[in-house]
Amino acid sequence: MASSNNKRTRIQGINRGIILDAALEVFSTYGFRGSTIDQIAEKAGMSKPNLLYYFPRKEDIYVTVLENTLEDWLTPFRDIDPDGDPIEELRKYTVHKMKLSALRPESSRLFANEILHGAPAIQEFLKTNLKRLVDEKAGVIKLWISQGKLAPVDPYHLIFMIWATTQHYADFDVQVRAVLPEETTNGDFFDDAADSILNILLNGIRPRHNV
Amino acid sequence: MASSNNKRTRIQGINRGIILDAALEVFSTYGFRGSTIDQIAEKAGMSKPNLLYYFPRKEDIYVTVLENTLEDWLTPFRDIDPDGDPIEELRKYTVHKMKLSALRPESSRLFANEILHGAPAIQEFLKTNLKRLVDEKAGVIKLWISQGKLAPVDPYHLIFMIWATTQHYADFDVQVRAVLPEETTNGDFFDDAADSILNILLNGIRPRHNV
DNA sequence: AAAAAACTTGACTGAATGGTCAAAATGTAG
DNA sequence: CTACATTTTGACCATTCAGTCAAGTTTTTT
Repeated sequence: MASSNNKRTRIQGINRGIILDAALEVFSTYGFRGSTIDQIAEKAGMSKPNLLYYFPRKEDIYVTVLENTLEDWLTPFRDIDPDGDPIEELRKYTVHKMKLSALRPESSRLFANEILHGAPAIQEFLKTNLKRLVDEKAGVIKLWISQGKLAPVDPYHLIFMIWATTQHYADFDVQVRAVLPEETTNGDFFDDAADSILNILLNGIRPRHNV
Repeated sequence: MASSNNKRTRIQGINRGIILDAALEVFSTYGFRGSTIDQIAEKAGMSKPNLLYYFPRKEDIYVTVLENTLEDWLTPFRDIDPDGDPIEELRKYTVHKMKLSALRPESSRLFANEILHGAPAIQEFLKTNLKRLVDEKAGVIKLWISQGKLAPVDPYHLIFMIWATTQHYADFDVQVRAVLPEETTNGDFFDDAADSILNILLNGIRPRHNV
């Protein structure tokens, strides 16, 4: 389990980490309103007032967990390298995001839930930080297109398509598993999924020399 | 507003419809736990006990609304025609789903929320009805591929990709609008989005005669 | 136009839950 | 080892909210 600390004492560092790990699990499963402080406290192995000693309000826990997840989610996007080979960079990014969906579905779900309900806690972040970053990467994609290294596609919608598809496997996991043939949901299922969608996606954006 | 009725008296038909319309709005915005019966009753313009006269428990309202939405969501999928042109059929389906995302984002969000939280109310439906339907359509796509009318792609993941991408525009609307350049989120925004993703998707699955 | 059936609601109730508080327990610094 | 700061918790409080109930109002039936 990932932990995060940054504050004062030794005990505070430990306990904040424990609380945030527990909170991620609970919030991502039941949503903000659907989760109770008692639930988180129990999962964290401490009393409710003790938990409230570290995070005075339920919302404080939620916002902190959310901020932590946001970083996981953005790092691979930042890593898209303008100087790399376009197809290879987008392949790497997609694979990375699929890995995250497999490894940390809770983060993805927490985030999805927040957006789904209108992003009350992070709307500002979306409009400033995220927008800035997306604009930047859209610019990179546009450049690649103008260099003939990518088919002429809308960069923003391409980005959305990658986000939507990769996160689908974390957020809609229950549905995916309910629908997919039994034998395909084992072991390297996420790798297979990544291959399949890359097969479609990359052929969809490869420069079109024919016709 | 869409209404549904099927029960006894005239008044019951009317009021159940009003309640379900109100409930869809409330549930899709705040989720099941986040919504209160009072909220729904107020939006429906009646007292809480009156509402409970029609639907004895909160869950009854929720399940009914969910069942209704499920149909909207499946109809265009059923309509994919095995005898049509594959590219054209999948184009039509994708456009149809994008239209639904634009017109009835609440339905999409209600559904997304349900799945996100583990589909407590419709897991059985997913494993039986939905699975059956998806298997059938996957079979159609496989046939198309074997006839050389489509590139060899995994039919299940292709379906997921279309679902994920189209629903993204309803479910993640806040994020999409926060990130997209101001001038592109007006008027025929959803049409533009549909064009963009079809541009990528259809080229990704068109039979590959070159190389 | 009665009588019966269907509908509506104000006033409750009980359980769940976010948050407080004061006192006890534990850890830490000198 | 002692004084001080930090951490921990049982008991509590106030609010919210799903659901009840009994008494009234309206609609339908005859």
